[in-house]
Amino acid sequence: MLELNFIRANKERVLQGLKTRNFPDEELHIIEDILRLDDTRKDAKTELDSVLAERNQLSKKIGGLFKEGKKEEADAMRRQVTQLKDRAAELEEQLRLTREALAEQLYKVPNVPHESVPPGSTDEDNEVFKPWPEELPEPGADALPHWELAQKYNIFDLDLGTKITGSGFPLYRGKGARLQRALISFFLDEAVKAGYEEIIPPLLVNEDTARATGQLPDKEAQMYYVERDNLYLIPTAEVPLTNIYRDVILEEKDFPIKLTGYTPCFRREAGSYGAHVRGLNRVHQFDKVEIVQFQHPDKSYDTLYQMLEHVEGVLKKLELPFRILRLCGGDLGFTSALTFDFEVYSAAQQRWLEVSSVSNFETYQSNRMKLRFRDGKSTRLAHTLNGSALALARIVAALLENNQTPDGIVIPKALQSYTGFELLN
RNA sequence: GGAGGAGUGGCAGAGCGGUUGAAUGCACCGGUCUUGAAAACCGGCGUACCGAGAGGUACCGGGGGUUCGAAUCCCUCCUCCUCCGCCA
Repeated sequence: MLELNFIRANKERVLQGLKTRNFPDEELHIIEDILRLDDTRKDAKTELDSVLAERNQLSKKIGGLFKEGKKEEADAMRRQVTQLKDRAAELEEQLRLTREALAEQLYKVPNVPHESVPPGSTDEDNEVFKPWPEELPEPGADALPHWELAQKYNIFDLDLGTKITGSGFPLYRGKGARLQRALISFFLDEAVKAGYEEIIPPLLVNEDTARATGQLPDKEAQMYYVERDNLYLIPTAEVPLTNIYRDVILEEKDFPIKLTGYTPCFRREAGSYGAHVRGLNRVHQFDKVEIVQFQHPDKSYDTLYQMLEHVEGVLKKLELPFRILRLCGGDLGFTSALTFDFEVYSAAQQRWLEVSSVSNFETYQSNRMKLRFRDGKSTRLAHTLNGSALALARIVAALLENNQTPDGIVIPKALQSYTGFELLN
């Protein structure tokens, strides 16, 4: 969430940011509401503190009087303190309610978009930041979509997944399973080469963790929930990886911290069904290698562009046609200040498939997480960034479709040492 | 899952219900001394909130309670350790 001091000092910028996001005009008063609640909070806190200070003083005196044996004076003072206690309880309750209301409102305010975020309302307004290559590959006349290729080569099976679990849980087999494992290893190796520390995190997380990265309460419906143990299946490795640094105070010399992790990701994604979610285009369980960085506020945008370059490099090694989009205000994630999406072109479907999303959250996540660093005598919130490098299922879809030949699927050179075969047939 | 023990500052480790935000040691930072270093000595050394400041308030695993007053007493939850059971 946004920092109160930031809102107070940059009210116009925050309002402008909300407009960029197409936040409804009639709800813009939320900013004023928040500042007013904060004033109320401060007043209550000030008064409560003075009441408590008085109580503490009297209590000390009472202690002294008892030692001196002045019991009557002490008793009189005790009655006085009892009154103060009632007042303190009232103020505490008021403070608690104000804080709750404040937090509730604050949760409704999205991050302030970076100045480079283009205006717009839907994904059609996203800016093509970088096309690559200039020319799109022409699909062969008889090009098959990946779900048909899957049947042809017996590499994954959605019906079996449905039998075992339910729709949207693919089962990979044979060379398909091997391809999956190869991609994971390849992505992890690339990230480690780029200086990221490899992490294997837990796949279930508790409530505090889900709240810190903003899955709760914003995206509760997106997560699978294990009620008996009050745990959530992670929708992305971002959740456990980022939470490693929850409630941590770093030193400036610790920056940048670079983590990577492979995990399965679980998403309920209740909603749309149809042709564009066929096959691996959208599933409830998929594999992903995530990269996460924690950085000094002055350097986080350099870091963001480095992360873009990393993802770009990996896609080029896979020889997949892709483009980078700068998300417009309307498409930008709630917690992000600036996001670039990577889309690979799926020749047979003649569609772009999103395979990565790289974002700078600035202090939005770190404020919830209390991730700080020492800045002179005080502390400051660090910046958090993350990106997919990369999400498997759609990469597989594009790879199968783009590389199909009459003899089989051609495996990109960079991947061959991982798959152990050059042709999937 | 059952029985017992424990959770205090970066670490170690004190703490009769009252002047303890918390002894002491180590680590760390600054200084004196030294050609330099070590040693020794002196000083500093948690976080958050309120306050222009002085200063105040809160926090001793989390939450609740008793009390004029709780790190210290009670309840509850969590975590860790030991033993038993089960187990990849």
